[in-house]
Amino acid sequence: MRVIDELGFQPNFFAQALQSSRSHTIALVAQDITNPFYPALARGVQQAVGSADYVLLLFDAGAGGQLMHAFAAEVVQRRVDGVVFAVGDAEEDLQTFRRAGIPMVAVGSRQFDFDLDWVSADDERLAADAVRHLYGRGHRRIATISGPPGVAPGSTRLAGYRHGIADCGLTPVAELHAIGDWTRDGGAKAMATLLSLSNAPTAVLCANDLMAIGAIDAALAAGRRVPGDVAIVGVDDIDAASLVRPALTTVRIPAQEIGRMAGELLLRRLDGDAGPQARHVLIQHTFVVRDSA
Amino acid sequence: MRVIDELGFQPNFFAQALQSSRSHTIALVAQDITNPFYPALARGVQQAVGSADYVLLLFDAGAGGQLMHAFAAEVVQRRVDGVVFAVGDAEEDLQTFRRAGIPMVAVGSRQFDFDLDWVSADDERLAADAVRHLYGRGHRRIATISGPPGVAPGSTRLAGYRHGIADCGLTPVAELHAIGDWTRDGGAKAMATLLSLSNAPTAVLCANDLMAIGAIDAALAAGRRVPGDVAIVGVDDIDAASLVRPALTTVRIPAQEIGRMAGELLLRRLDGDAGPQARHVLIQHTFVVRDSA
DNA sequence: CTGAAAGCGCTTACAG
DNA sequence: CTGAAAGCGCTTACAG
Repeated sequence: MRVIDELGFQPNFFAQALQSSRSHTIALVAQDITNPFYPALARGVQQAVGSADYVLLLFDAGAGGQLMHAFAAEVVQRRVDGVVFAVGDAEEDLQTFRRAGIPMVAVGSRQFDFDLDWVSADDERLAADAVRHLYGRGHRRIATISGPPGVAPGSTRLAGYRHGIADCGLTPVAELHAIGDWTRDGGAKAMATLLSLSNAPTAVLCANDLMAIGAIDAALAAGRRVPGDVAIVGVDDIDAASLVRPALTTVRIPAQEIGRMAGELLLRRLDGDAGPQARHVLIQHTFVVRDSA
Repeated sequence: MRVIDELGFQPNFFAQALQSSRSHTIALVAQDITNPFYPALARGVQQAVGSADYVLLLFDAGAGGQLMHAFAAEVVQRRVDGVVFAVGDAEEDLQTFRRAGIPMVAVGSRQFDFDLDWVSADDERLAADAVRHLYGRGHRRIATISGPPGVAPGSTRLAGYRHGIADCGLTPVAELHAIGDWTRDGGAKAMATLLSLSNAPTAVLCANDLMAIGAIDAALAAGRRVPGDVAIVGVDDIDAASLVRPALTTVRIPAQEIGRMAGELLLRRLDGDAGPQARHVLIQHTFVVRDSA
């Protein structure tokens, strides 16, 4: 032991990995690392798996092109111990991991033809909660600006909006649903449509913060006060939400917690005490009341 | 070959690594992955080293506590092929890598007692450029809100501001230098001081965007128009810069390019065609003209 | 309880 | 040019 200390001996990591077929390495495959959701997710995963001495191999699929396929092959080839998969539209690559028998946990609500652990925000409930908040503030004409039809998590949030409307005893009005494209401009355009209605809404739930910021732009440009004439709520709580004027009221998606939970589920699979059944965990959001609603 | 295909044989990664003592893995040690600079940096590094089949092991030092020391040990123990080190105040850990003989490249301007490849924004020049831009727009009383004294990169930007003032043939005025703390609030307070001068500045260069946004707050709160009464320039080009009103004119720090260059320098070291001397690379910024100046 | 051997799956150098 | 052997540095199972 003294000699180990004196010579600074360290066991050869590769030899250990070869012998045990374990590298204490987790691949984190992220949709787009420049979207602030993913760094927060990464931190959460690192916190969870780091305590058990696992380290993260980062794959940023957003860097472009057909990287995702190459990544899937690389992940398999490197024989990582597990994968946290946070790419929305790559079911095919999920199958690659599955065939290779690599333990994995998916992030984001999705449907599979096979059972798989996954962790997600409670997209349906958070939208319903936002509607109830607006109702509680006295609003009765509550509109929504959704994402493109049929794509998660926008579709799930739209369903939640509808549940919220029903829960509050309001009658659904088709024209109070405008469609955006997740961008600031798209939100502004959708808002312009809503404001041009003969009976314009007094509150708007936007499916993300960027569209909500665009909606504020459009409302102010149309001479409406926010929240005096129209209240506006977003979803995400990006940095800019607290920087725009009026500061955006929004639903915070706890990316770091989602990451932590994904890491914990994966650890349990790796330790073998997970059970054969997949687990689906919904992480609760928090409502952040600022000035826009 | 046919059999390889049929059985889906893949060489064992650990055995290859053991044999060659090469794992085609680069450690990226980042100060704080939730600061948007670092994800962009990570993408750049991935782009550079990915083309040579290297993969990134991510260490997010910002996750808290005394993680940095544990990370340094982990990086050494895992025998990564190289390190991109993007933590500002951890010279001690740099020494750890150096002693272990791991090739590395540092990000951010710094001083060492030993030679080391590093890549950084040209902090001095970008501040001087901003001053010249303001001078070109007719401003003659140009103030600056700096970071805390003596800390990079704030000190470097302050030096650049002073050079810019001299280059334009203006006389330096001590009271036109206010000190902030990199936050929005700190920027607002510093701005309030500047505006209370008997001879207030007509333009202010803030050492980062957050302080610039705070400066806009303070200017508007004091009843000044931006840029009509005071022009304001930031540094960084964070997302919020284009979202605030008036949209912030700023100097964009190209984090992704810095990452790409760091990756390329590291690859050259790994390939052995780097030469014994360290190289220092300054990456050029771009000036983003929006509405605030 | 201690110590030598076998084997993890490659790659490289050497013999046939 | 092809094929068997040695060795990378561990860990595990076995013999003494």
